[in-house]
Amino acid sequence: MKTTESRVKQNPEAAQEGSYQPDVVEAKWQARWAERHINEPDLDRAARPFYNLMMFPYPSAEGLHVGNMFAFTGADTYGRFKRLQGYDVFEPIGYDAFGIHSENYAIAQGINPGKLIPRNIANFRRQLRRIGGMFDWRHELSTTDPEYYKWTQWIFLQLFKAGKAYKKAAAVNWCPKDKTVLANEQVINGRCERCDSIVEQRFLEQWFFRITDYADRLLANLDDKSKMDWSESTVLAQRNWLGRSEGAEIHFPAPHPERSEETSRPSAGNGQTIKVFTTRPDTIFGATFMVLAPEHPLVDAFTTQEHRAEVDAYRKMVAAKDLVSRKVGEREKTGVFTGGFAVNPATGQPIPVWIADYVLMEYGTGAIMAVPGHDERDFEFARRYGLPIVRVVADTSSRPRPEGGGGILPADTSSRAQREIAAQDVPLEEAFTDNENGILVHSGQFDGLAVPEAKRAITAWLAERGAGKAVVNYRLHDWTISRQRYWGPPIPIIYCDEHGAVPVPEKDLPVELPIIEDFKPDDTGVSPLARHEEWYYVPCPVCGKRARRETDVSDTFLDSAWYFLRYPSTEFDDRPFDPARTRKWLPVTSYIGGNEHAVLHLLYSRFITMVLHDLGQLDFEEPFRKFRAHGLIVKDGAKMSKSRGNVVIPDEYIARWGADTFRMYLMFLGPFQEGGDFRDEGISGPRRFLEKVWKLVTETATPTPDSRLPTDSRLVTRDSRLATDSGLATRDSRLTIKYHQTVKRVTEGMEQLHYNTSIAALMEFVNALREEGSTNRQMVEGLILMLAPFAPHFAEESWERLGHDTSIFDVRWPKWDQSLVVEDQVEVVIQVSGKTRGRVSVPRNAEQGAVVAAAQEDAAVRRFTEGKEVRKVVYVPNRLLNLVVG
RNA sequence: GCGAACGUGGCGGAAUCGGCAGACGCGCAGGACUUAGGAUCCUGUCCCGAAAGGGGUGCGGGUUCAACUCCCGCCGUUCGCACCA
Repeated sequence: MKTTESRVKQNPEAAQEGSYQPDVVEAKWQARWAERHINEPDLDRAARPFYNLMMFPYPSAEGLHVGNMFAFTGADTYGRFKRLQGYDVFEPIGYDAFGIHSENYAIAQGINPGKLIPRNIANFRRQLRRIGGMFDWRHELSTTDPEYYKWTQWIFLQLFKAGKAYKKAAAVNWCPKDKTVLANEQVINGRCERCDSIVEQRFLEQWFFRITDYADRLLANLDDKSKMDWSESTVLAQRNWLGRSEGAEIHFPAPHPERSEETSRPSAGNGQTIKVFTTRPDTIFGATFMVLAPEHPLVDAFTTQEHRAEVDAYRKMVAAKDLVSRKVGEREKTGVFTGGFAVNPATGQPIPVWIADYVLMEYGTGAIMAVPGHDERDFEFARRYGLPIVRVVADTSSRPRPEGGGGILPADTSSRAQREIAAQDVPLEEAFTDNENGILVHSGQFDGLAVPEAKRAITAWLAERGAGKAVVNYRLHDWTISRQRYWGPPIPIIYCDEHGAVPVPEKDLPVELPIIEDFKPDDTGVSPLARHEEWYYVPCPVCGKRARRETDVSDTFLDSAWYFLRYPSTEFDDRPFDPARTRKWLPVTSYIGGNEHAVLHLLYSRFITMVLHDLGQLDFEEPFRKFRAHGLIVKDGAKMSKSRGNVVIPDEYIARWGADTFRMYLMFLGPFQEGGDFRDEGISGPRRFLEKVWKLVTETATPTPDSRLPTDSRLVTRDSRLATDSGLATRDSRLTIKYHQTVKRVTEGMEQLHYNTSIAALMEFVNALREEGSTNRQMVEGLILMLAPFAPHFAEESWERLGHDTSIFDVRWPKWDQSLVVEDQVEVVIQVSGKTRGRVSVPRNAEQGAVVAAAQEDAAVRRFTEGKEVRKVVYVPNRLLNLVVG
């Protein structure tokens, strides 16, 4: 073999008989896996299907980075472990290749992304093979393939037909210099990431999915362990994102014109009613003004003639701010008075209506009742503009002020509420926002009620009078899927002057994205696709007259919200997912991915799955039975970044150390779910370990007079009786116990993704074998099996050298015998008054008396107990004895 | 600001139904083999101390026979969310 020769010449060491040459071994087994279809389960007939999914990568020009390698190796290790446990593991891979990153890179290169992506994918594929992933390459997919996005468009149509897709105007980030729409991630501190100009907002018609219709189910399922076994932190992130809050919608009508004090002027409001959402209906008596979001549709109705100019100027100013800086930028609250009033339904008093940008159109109703006494933001605003601040909740969490001073009420007040007022009815220095401890004051008939009761009572009272109702509000809002961009699947809609928005007939899918040269966005705010008339103008599917295509493409998150449904069915071109295949393989058995996708990607995938379930397309509503987030890799204690120059290029390490060593190092450097610190020096550890095992295998494969070969090793391992084989159980008890302990520790570590401790256990076992000079075949074979998920090529080669002719992945994972995990003699720690003074070796489960007697034999122990009375004895069998002396 | 996770040798990290702190690995030190060693093997390696012993898991308290682990209060790091009414 040519590679072997050149390798030998370069490296004299390799010429030594039987030395470990990772590159040769790895190339051999990668070729053999492909030839023998080792990683391709029978998707139709698999007896124990296990769908092992990992988040597919975005194929960047730089190639897979260490973080990807870490994630994929961890997921692959789990899949290989499950395979060894006898599951039919399906481990597919694909590419999330649409989106702004690819598009921007293509713009920078001046080459259409459609031409660049295949190159990147080819590079990714090479890297994924090189690292030794157990991928089923028959089912590889790319979201940019028309055969794939045809079905992405199909999903859009299903939602459209089900009334779950709709169009409305919404704000987008707009760079006035580049004259283009920017994605949120392209806006840095309110500025365009490329030209640094201040970003503005523009309103464009966009497509939305009604994910809010599913908010309650998306939330409820999070608690359903039968459907979802997810890491707690991910569940929490989803829960926070959904942001359920209970409260009330309350109506504040414009004052009746006849009753308006100054009838000469038209009363602003025009009979309109402002609806607000609040979680604190109990504080309504303290609502002294109202605030509308500047974009609120009722602003014009409430604005009077003399405030018109000021209001318009303010709204213009806000529109010029981009979405990001409005939220995170200067927090100073500004606003203007509209001149209009609305009636507080509790007090019957008209209160002024303001507009301010601290009220957001996208949350609640886009309008609030401002209660400055009990909300920090309203308090700040009221202070700034001199609006009245009223206390309507008295603080009962702390004692009243000792002097009881400052009260303005008569001294003969008797109720508790009034006593509280007497103590506290002084100007508030800050908002009192305690949600639980407090009783109502200055609130008419509700005075004296505790806050939680008052919430219910006031909501009910308002509802009775038609002025409000209890509602549940979610922070989640509908999913904007429109992107005014080129590199994505065109949204399959045609606009006809007569028939409006018409869905593209399913038989006409895909609506192919044309390969065009000028794909840069322009100042129209419309996708570049609009410039291509031959594509843009199409006959209306209903009447055949000239109509126009939708030019927005869909969000990349839509591509990735269903890819796991496609994998098992990639060979079917007449359906997105085959029912039988889907029934067999889904929901996904195990999903591993990054925390950065803990919210959006997972939520959108759940949503799409739920909609398809409701449409009768799927018989499950949660797509991922088990989800675990992996950790982050840092380099020498710092986050990797180009600017720091500490980015690890995996290819270099793999070339130098081999894929198996690199895999083992990644899995060893920290708990998989927490990540770890990548240090170059550390890699030599796993490499030295593999070298040691290599020697052990070589010695075992070449029997010396000392090593005992079982009559038929294959029979023993294949029927998985390895662990309890009599030869193994009786011979060399110290090692046998160590072996069973190792199997237990490794197996349990694998299941919990504590790969670092599993590897440590394997290292300990190898050290023990070497200390004993043992080449016990069954133990060595068990060791190689347990090593296989981490170092698959190495394990295959070792397995072959041990005389086997099948793939090691068709053998079963070793089992441990619980009776052989525990030793007959145990060491018990002897403490005197809690301090360790000695240890004794006693039979397992020894009686307390026997241990005490043994302890008294110990000179060090005696020195501390001599002449003292033992007041108390604490005995933990097999662990510890504590003699407490007086 | 809110939420979550975390804080252990020179370094990565073990050990949390409370029970020998520092497994395993890196690094370092000494030794063996060697023409040589950035290979390999052996020994040692939390701190103070010659030893006996003492101290030690971010800091300060508490519960307990016993605390890295539980409780209270701080400090710090990281990651999410960020005017959510």
